[in-house]
Amino acid sequence: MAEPALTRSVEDYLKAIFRLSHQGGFATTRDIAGLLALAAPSVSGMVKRLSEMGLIEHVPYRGVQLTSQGRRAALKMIRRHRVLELYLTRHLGYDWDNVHSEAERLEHAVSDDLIERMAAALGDPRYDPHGDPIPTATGDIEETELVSVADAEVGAELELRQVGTQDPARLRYFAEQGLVPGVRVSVTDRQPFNGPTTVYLNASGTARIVGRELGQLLWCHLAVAAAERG
Amino acid sequence: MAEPALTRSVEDYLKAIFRLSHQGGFATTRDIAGLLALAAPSVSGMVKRLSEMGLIEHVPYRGVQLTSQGRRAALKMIRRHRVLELYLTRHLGYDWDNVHSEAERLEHAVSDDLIERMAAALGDPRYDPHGDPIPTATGDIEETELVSVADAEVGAELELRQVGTQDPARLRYFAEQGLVPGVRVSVTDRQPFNGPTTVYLNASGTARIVGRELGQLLWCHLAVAAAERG
DNA sequence: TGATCATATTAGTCTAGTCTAATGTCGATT
DNA sequence: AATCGACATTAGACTAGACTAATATGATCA
Repeated sequence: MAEPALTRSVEDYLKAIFRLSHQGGFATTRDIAGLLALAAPSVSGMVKRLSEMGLIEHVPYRGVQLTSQGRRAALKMIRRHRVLELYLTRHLGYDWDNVHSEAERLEHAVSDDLIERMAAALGDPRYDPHGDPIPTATGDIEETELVSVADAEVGAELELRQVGTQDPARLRYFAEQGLVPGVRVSVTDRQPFNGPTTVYLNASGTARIVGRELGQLLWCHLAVAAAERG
Repeated sequence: MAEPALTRSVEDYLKAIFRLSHQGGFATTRDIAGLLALAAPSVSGMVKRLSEMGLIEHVPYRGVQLTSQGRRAALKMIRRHRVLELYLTRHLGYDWDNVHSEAERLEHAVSDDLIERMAAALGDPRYDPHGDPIPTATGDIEETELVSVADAEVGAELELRQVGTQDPARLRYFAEQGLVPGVRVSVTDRQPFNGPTTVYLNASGTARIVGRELGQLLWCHLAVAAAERG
């Protein structure tokens, strides 16, 4: 039961795969590569290693899924990240929009002990500064309900989790627009009378205008509701 | 002035070389290898890279010295380490004998910004929990002239400043004995032929007998020399 | 002076992780 | 059913950093 120490790279891959595998689906090589900003063959290579380690299941040319061991490791990283973000904002004066990169580096270096001390100092919190649920130390995470881009409040921060169509033309279009699972967007505007929604892609710093029909296909996790923002 | 990002390994080598080259001497391949628990040829290889990077000067078969750039980088790591140790003990309930390994990992992952926030939260401290001076953000470090308990004159008044080991067993023992940084002691006796030293703890009014090996780890600031006493 | 021995260095191998270029696979379109 | 294009994989090279085995250096002592 002694979990072997994972490298930083491995931890990052597991987190990415977790984010990309919306309920029972496969995370593809291409999407993992996109999320981690790596070349596709690098991902193929790592996928081989991860599946030999028993952290993922790989179906060639289809994609990968986390095993229970991989999922446990991914949730542990997510707990670390979110506890760190909350600690840094509450105790060290970070803002919710600049904690991410600090936590991203620290999550690979902290011990379980330190994370539990931080969590205790925070009163065993359930949500991070972005409103995302914090997995428990035992690896349980609150299931969050999804909202479509077409219905999300203006001002909300969303993380795209699931695309509700199999139509290749639409899927291709979403991919071209950078609207792929894992991406974080802010809802900046919506035209009245069921009009289009404008979202801002946090990573690329660009905006997209999404009509109602397509917006209803983009199911997102609500990271921060409009009302909660400072 | 944009310092390139250094790898964890490089940072560890620089710290080790700093520790081994007090007062202008050379740090040898063997000693670096010993301190970092690496094989000597690994050190030879890294020495070559470090000197190409301009971080050290290498005199073949003699050893290495830090350049000013290398020294600056080393002091930055030492500042990080000591601020982290102090923060973890003051704010997260760590003991002075178990912070070391946590700080050792974190020091490579924290940003300058985070360290300065921690330092500010601590009131810009000058000493870490072991009594070691913390370099300033600009890279200055207090030069202290220290004497070990094993070598101090009988009759001297000392203030314990640094404990020259990271070994948890020894650190714990010292803590049990009340021999922790900041404590003031008087040297009341020493047995001949490198025998043990007897010190009197001014605060608790008790005596301790310290063998030569451990006494050489207890570095003290000389408060009052024997000759100066009334 | 020269032999000996500790230490340093070179030579060569290994692993993890990255990359580019070349090749396979598979589903969609004709 | 054939083809085309997107995606995945393999092949092969590179880097940092470690290792072991072999060799070089230089200090010490007879």
